Amino acid sequence: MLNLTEELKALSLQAFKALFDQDLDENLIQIQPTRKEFEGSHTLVCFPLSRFSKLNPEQTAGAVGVYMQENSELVSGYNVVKGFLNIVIADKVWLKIASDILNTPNYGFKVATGREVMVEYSSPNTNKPLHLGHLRNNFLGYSVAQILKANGNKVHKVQIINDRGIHICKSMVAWQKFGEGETPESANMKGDKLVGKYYVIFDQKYKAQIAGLVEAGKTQEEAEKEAPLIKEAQEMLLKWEQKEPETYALWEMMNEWVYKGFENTYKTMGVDFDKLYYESQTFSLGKEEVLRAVEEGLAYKKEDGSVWIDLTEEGLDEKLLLRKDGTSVYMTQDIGTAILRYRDFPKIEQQIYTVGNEQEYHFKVLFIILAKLGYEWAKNCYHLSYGMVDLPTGKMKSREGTVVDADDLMEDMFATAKSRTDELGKIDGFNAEEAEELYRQLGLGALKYYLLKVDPVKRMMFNPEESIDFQGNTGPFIQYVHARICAILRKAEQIGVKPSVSENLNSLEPTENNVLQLIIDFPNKIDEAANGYAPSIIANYVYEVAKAYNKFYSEVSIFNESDQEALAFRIGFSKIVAETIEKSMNLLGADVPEKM
RNA sequence: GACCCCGUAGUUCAACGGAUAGAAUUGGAGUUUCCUAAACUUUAGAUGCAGGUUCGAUUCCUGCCGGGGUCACCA
Repeated sequence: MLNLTEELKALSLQAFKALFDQDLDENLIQIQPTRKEFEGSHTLVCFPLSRFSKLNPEQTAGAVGVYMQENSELVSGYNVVKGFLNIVIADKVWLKIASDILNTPNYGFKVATGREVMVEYSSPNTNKPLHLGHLRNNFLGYSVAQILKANGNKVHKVQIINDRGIHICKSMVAWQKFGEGETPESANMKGDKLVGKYYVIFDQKYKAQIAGLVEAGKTQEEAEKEAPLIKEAQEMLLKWEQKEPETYALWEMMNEWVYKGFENTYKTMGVDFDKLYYESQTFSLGKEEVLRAVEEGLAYKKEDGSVWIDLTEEGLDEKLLLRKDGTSVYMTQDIGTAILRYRDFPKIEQQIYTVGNEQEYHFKVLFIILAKLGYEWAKNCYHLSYGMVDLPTGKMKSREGTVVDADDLMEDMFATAKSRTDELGKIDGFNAEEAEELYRQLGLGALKYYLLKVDPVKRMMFNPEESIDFQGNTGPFIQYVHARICAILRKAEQIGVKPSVSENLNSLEPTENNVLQLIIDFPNKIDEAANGYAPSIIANYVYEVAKAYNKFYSEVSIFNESDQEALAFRIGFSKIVAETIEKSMNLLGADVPEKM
């Protein structure tokens, strides 16, 4: 397919050769979109070129403009504003491109390049239900995976489940002591919520014990160490490590509850994984690697038996790799997990970790350690870091109950979608099932779009009352445009108009031209989003497309067109737009309804 | 204390070093005998401060101010 930007770059180089006898470096040629107040679609920036033309930027632009119009069939006109050469592409060229796009089913997506990557996201603790922060994480990771796939990568979606450690034992102890045999069934609760409940109970009772001990004269520190509950949890961890059958069975049962609950939530969220890793299966490998590192002199053992690695040469600190009792820490298991993944998928060229920005230091250290351990691939590991989601009430803290629960939030979104839809009363023909599906698509679309349109590095504010809207720059706005186009396509089919692009058309509407300019940029946007791991680029792009089409829709009446070729073009053109919107929204993990 | 990230309309977000800093929302004024008004048109409103580099700085560099984070034998 014709790549206008590349063609115009080549044409610019050609012009400089012909007019000024200069062989320019291609990197000097800047083609950018024309500002909408000027005529034209592509703009050549001439300021950096004037020293080669020996003319001022304005004269340079004029000379190149004349050359382009005379020597290329692509260019039908130009205008010069200061040092900017605004180029007008011939309508015939636009029509040819539109025709090509209409006939390219996978338009925008690259063919498989053979490159293989792994994307990790979610990776929750098993004793806390998923919350708003996890939603940003999951939507981001899933969307990046989709975008990388569209850009020609083979993608493996994975997560690491934190299924062992003292925190799990806390929930287990609390359940044993205070649970009275409660199960998700008997309590009529999701399993993850039930386990989360006991984690909170543990925390409350533990705090009470500490307070009691402090009252009895202990220091805070002593009290924290000596409280009976924490001792029980520590004993439980030891029993677990020795695989004491009763403890292990309890652990398995409660984990199973959590997994069932999570699975349910992931399903609602519309994300999935190709393979799950469990910390309980990777920490031993991490330990082995650390011991190997000690043997090879990369790490060292202190007198108390703890193992450390010295990263002062890299400008970092010394880092603990194994506790003095030989048990593994967070870093140990991440070392093991990374290595295991490359054993499972030897062909992956990159591992992408979707984890909050508070762990930047951790991943920096992890990648250095892996490199020191001799793993070549470590240099390609990437921490996809993102900022926290803030609430108007302040920070999210699970212990203080200021989290927004993922399940609850999604249910709220669906309810909002329902009431909004009922108000508008446009879905008379829908049965109950179809209506539910629509609410799901709209609610999730709003939520995903809201969380993804922001640049990941930024902290973002989430106001449950005000933030999620269905009007303006939102998911439902974009979904609405798609639904309207679908209505047009249905009507076209009824009256027997086939979408097609004839190059004999006389002219394009300006609003059509604006939309087409955006559509031809779709592959570049995917590339840009993939290179920057940035779904926000796709989100902002699809919004532009939807907005531009809305303008066309309000200005041009499609079915009043008497010329059959022009009518068929508008149908075809609309079809392209609908497809681009659908693909873009799918890259964000959102669906688009055909009616709403 | 050291290091990292972020400061743009009242609010929530945009802007490969490029033109008069875009949207949405809020407020004001309009549009429906015509394809879905969850839409469209119009109006009002912003780059934390001070330097520097550049033809050109929201963007790059330095300092300051403000917000957040990290530097655990927690994960």
